Amino acid sequence: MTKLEKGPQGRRRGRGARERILSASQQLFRAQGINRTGMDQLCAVAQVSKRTAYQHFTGKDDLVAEYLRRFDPDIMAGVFDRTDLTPRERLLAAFEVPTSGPEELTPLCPYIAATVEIHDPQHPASQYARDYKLAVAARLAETAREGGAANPEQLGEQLALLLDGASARTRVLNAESFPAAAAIAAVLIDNALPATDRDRGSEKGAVRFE
Amino acid sequence: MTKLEKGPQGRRRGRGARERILSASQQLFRAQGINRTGMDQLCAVAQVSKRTAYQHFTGKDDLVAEYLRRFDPDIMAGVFDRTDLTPRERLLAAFEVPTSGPEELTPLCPYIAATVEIHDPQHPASQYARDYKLAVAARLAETAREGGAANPEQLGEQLALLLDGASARTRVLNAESFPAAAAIAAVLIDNALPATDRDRGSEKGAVRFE
DNA sequence: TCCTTTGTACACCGAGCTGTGTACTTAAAA
DNA sequence: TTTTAAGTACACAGCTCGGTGTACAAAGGA
Repeated sequence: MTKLEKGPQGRRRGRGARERILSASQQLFRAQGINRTGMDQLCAVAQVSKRTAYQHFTGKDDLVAEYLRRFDPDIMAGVFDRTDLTPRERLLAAFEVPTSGPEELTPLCPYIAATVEIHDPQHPASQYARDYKLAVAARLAETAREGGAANPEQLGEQLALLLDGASARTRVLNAESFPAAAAIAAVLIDNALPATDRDRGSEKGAVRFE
Repeated sequence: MTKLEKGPQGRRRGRGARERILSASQQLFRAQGINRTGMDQLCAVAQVSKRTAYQHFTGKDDLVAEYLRRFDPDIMAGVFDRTDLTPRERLLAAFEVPTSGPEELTPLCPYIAATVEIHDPQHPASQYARDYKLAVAARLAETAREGGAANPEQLGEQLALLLDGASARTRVLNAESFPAAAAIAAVLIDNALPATDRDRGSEKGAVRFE
């Protein structure tokens, strides 16, 4: 009991250090931004010693890159995987607010945020951001093709642009912009998809989903 | 000539210190971002002593706010002032790339950049950003009304969203997105404006795009 | 000419940042 | 039980940043 009093005082949190670090990153980078989140604070929230953090990641840049990579695997899963919806409905579902809270705003897309904060197009984070954006557009195009769109790539790119616009504008205006984007999306989709799929038609189509 | 050798060495640049500072801000904040531009570098570029800078602005925050205020007066002048164009053409002109260089990308809207970098919605810069965005939407709505749009406010907000989307996406993808946004805008405008104004229509004024 | 305003040179402070070195402890696999 | 991988506490180096204090110099109107 010599100098042991301070040794295991904040007792061991076990092995999941890396997970805790990444989870704290997600929380803090979103809430405060990347540049305004210091490694000290991050380690405190993750309940991890600074030394441990730098054993798992070569530096903050590395951590940021990993933080972004985390979003990749589930590119808008829960939207594109919903086989119960028609392609048209799936495309529109991408604009539905995550329904987090009643008055809570949709947070700015972390890839846009990272690109602006990092500011270096060569940084891995910026690379991931491009890859992700292209992947989303491709997913949308794929669904558009499934729905029989005349030019699925164009529709995918257009819808992706709407998503980014809604994301950025929600942040700047501090007011939800996704409903407005969804309205535009509906127009574009109805213009691009054949009428047979336009099941939502007021009265003339009226096929409903088969 | 005792200690005078260093006195007037970098000789006086005259009275326009404030202008030089703001002009250097514009250059550096756009090129490097706000957070990555230190006051030392800024003063060096402006050819102004640090002391002088802090006599004109109470702090960096103040400077950032003034930097953004500079854009206000001419809210997209040169677009809305073009009386030679029909309202429809003016709305579309807002999407024309500033034609800076042949291969140069449209820079990210400084208000979006500042909002993301500053991250504090209470910061004057964020306030200005909101004000500016609302002003642009209002201008667009005004022109839409002039063109006889059924719901000018809605069209203005929609076009503003497209502009923001193109701006953000151009930055993230590192590829020009304004033409794609312009294509969407054309659809929305043609849907909203009465056929009489749809002078550009290829034939019969269909709502086609492409 | 004088005098006020504006700008200058430069050292310096304190805070916060990323990242490291060292000596130690613990959990769990072997 | 022994060994090893993972985690810890903490001080500290080194840097950049925003911002200030001081003493001085020049421009320009009166």
